[in-house]
Amino acid sequence: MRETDFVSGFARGLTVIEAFGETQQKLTITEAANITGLDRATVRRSLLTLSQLGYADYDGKFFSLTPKVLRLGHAYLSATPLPAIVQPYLDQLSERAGQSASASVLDGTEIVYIARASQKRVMSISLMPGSRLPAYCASMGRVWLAALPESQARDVLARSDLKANTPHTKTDVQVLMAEITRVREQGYAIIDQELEIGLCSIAVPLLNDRNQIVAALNIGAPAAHVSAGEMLERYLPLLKETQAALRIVLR
Amino acid sequence: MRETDFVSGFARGLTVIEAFGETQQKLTITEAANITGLDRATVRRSLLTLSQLGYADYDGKFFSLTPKVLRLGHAYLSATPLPAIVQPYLDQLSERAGQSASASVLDGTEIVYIARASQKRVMSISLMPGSRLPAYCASMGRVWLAALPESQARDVLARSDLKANTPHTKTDVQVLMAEITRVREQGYAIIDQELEIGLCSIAVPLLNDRNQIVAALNIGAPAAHVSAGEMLERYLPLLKETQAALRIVLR
DNA sequence: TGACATTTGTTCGTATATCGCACAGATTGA
DNA sequence: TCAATCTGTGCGATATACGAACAAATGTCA
Repeated sequence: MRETDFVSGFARGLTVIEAFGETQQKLTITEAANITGLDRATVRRSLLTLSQLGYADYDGKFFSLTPKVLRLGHAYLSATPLPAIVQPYLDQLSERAGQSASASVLDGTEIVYIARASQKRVMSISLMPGSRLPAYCASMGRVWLAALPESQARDVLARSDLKANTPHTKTDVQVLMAEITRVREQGYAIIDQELEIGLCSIAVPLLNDRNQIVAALNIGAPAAHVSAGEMLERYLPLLKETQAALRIVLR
Repeated sequence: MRETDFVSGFARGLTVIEAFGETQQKLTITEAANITGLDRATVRRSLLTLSQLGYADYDGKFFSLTPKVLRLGHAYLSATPLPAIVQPYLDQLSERAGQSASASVLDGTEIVYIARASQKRVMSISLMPGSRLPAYCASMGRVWLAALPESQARDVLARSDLKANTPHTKTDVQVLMAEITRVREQGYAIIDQELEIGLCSIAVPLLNDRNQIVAALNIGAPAAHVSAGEMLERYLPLLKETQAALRIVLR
């Protein structure tokens, strides 16, 4: 690919959009310039462009994104059949288990929720399609890492910020790699309060008819109601059933 | 604003992203050029830029979006406090009603889901944050239109493609404006199978402490289980309660 | 309050990057 | 095999980014 096959103005604009996610709702030109590392004049042009297209509002001082930017993410969700295919299975799974069920894909060091059926609130943060969690400490993340070649899994861990969210969080690369190997062998991953105190989850990979992983599927439950051991007994059969049903449907 | 304050390369790139939503998962350069109306060379540069940044995959023939584009929509969802604030209330509402509950904002002629708590599947299509429905035939859309000045509501209807999704769909502007006036007076909107056969829904506006509308809130239910009249009795009190609780919290 | 310092937003000139067109090579399908 | 369609490239005209300078707003301190 030649150098002129890259539209830097476009790339800069996308960087500006993402600058909003990391901090507050409203950004001034200078704030956006600091976050993105771009020149103030350049950021100003991008923001005014967003504003003129209706992706942002501008009150003369602050810029804020409008719901129209959801069209961009929606372009992915509606263009990719996966979320629409998986959603009804998640709804059924969630209802049978009486707990939240979700599906996610891997993007860099993070898993991204592509569909979700929620029962009562269990986590402190709100998850929805597009939400992200670090792969190393999420059950669906472990499943994805187990599906990668070992060197790539190690690479993801190396690029991750391995911090202990709770006293239970595994942060040592050796320990994590051993855990990932176990997940690969047993075909599921269980997380016991590594992400948040009080939250357990169990995940399996979603495979297509060629045994390639296309997503991860999980059930999350409050640790107060269900121990990690009970998760396995109660929910693994349901997850396996859903996994088998979807394997036939996918591609 | 001067003409040079507009980055057309950025605007063109955003158009290219949205081109994916309207059709299939994969687009060739020529297809994307036809959908967007842009020059092939321009579209090609945009797509290669997306690919280089990790927002798209390219197999030499087809481009497809990656989950990374969800970061863009997520920039809005996480930058705007509204979805996170509303979500727990939706969860509770959905659980008490035993039906799906959602919140949305208006974007042009469409409502955009910003948060949702789903119970069992009732609609044929899958709704999630970022999903869109035409305002004129959705309960939350009617609530938003009722909150606008009459001239603006009429303008939205004029720009809408008023088609009859079902035999019950209201498509006449006079009839719709009369309905919108009624919604404004009674403070809620009921849709009886105008969007899809078998689906009823009831919506109320979410107001902040200055009585400005910030979102619409609804409960959807299968018509087979709940008649339109029962919707009112059963769910309006719940919606009103949630509305009142959120009025204090918002802004 | 007033004077000064600092930060922020905007404009300008110029070097550079991008656009759209036209053409050539590659691929597809009849 | 040929025609039709698609993809990639070179080029001149045009648009954009950068850095600096300026103007306006904001903050600070006596």
